[in-house]
Amino acid sequence: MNNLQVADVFTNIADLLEIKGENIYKILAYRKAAESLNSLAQDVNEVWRDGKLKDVPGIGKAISDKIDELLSTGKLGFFEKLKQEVPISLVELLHVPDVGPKKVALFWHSLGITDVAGLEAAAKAGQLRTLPGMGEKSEAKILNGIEALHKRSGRIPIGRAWVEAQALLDYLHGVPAISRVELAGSLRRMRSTIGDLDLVAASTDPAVAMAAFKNYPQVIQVMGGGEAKTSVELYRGLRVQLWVQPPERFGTLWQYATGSKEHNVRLRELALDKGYSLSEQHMARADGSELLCASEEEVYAAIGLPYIPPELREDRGEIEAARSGRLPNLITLPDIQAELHCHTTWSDGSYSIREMAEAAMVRGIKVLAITDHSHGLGITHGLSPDDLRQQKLEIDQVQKEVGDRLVLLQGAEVEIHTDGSLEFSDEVLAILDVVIASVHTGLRQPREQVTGRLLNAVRNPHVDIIGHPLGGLIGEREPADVDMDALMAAAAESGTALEINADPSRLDLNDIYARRAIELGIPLSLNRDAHSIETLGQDEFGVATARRGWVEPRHVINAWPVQALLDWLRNPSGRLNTHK
DNA sequence: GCCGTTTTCGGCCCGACTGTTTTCAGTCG
Repeated sequence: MNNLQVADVFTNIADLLEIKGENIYKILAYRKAAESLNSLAQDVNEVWRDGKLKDVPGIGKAISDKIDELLSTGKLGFFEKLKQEVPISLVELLHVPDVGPKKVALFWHSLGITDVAGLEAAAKAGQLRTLPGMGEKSEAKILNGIEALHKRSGRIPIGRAWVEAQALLDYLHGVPAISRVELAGSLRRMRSTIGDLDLVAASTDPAVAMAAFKNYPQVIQVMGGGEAKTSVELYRGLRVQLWVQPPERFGTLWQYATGSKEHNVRLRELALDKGYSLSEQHMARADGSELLCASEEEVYAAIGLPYIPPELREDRGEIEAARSGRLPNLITLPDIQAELHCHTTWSDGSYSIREMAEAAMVRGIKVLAITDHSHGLGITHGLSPDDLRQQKLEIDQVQKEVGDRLVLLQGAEVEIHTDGSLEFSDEVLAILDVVIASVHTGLRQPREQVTGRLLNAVRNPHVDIIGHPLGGLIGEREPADVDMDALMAAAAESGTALEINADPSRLDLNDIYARRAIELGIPLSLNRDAHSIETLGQDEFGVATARRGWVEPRHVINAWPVQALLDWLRNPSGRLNTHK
């Protein structure tokens, strides 16, 4: 079982216990453990073998014993017994909006409902309205929720959410009653996928602000709304929430709506220690007096903490780091001065080398590596060794034209074949300035096989960077089943860089693995993998992913001074301990 | 069930909104 599968067992346990009516703090403990496993970069099997399970936050004696049983026998008696008591199919009912554990238990006990189809039938038959605490409106709401559940395809990739959010922000910027409006929620924290959009606004006239929000042309349904909070559904099924407070309370509001929930819970605990009750409105003292915060900085300062960047707010150690003055010096977009992975018309790109070079200079890029595909990848009309020699002439010509305004490098994105061999021989690789080795096919191979291919590439001294190491496409294609502990150990040994591919449909490595990589001293390379001049240098989502992984400029070769980067590329043997 | 620069036992965040309620429970974030 992998980390996510073990985490799912505990999430299921928490759901079943909640339907059963167990103590809420026990349930929260299971959820916390599941969350910890989801964000654990190391393979849980390895942590288990090392006897370090209890070092994982939220895992104590009882849960550690359960993981032990799960991993040694593949089953968990406690879970099996629980499923005998509470049907596991009830868990899917929790996904229906406005249906929580209490209602699931009610439907189950009084009507024998155990799945969504049963709930839908009962609602259509008018049976739900007869239950205590239920009425016609609740029944209609549940039918509506089931429909939404069927329609919604879960979380959407950050790239799409970003576009939707910007359009809505533009609209709200034009509302006179709103003096300020900002992104919040998981989009502001820059998670790779987004469930709902969350926005916050400052206004002294919340009723007017909310009315304008509901009048946004894309709104197809108003889910609910007061003067502090309103939620709507846009026409593609995306749900958006807007919170409003007066400007002098904007800081507490923005902090609250940005989350994460786990981060906020920790923050409120710390606030209590300082004698404050923290909410979206204010920090309240015991005597009833209020401290108002117009900015987030004031919120953190009142708790005695430095400002914590949104990307870190996941309760993954940022509170402790802030308390001890050890927050990372996170990488920013302007730090990225080199693009080491892009494509031109020599393979599947849309623009010539000259056009890409010009676009790079416009964007302030100082080093550009042309890395077209090797010919092994049939669909992209990749380059043969002969093509590479021809391409080199063109690169030299363009370099001559641009002079010292831009350093052009010749590289290649070399295919790692399904048998683990590289498309080009070592002799060919040796003439290239930059070698990115990537897997594009055979992503569904068994773990050992696909890992072995990547290890081969990492151990080849000519390979500088492993491109999009896991090969997943967010929301479309699952990543390959790579043994990341083994890959990272090998990369740490050879000093080979792992890529954070900044294409918003990839974001691979993800935040969790990026953080693990820097802990192990592995250099990272952050690249847009641009196929056009429009996307060249658009690294913001990749930078955000890196920031979520606690990455600093010193960890990313693209952020190093030009000469340091060129030295690193030319000298593979001197790559150990590159985090200067 | 987890956790501890006040604690190894007794805590474990806070409020808005809705619908069903004459004062509150459930859900959500």
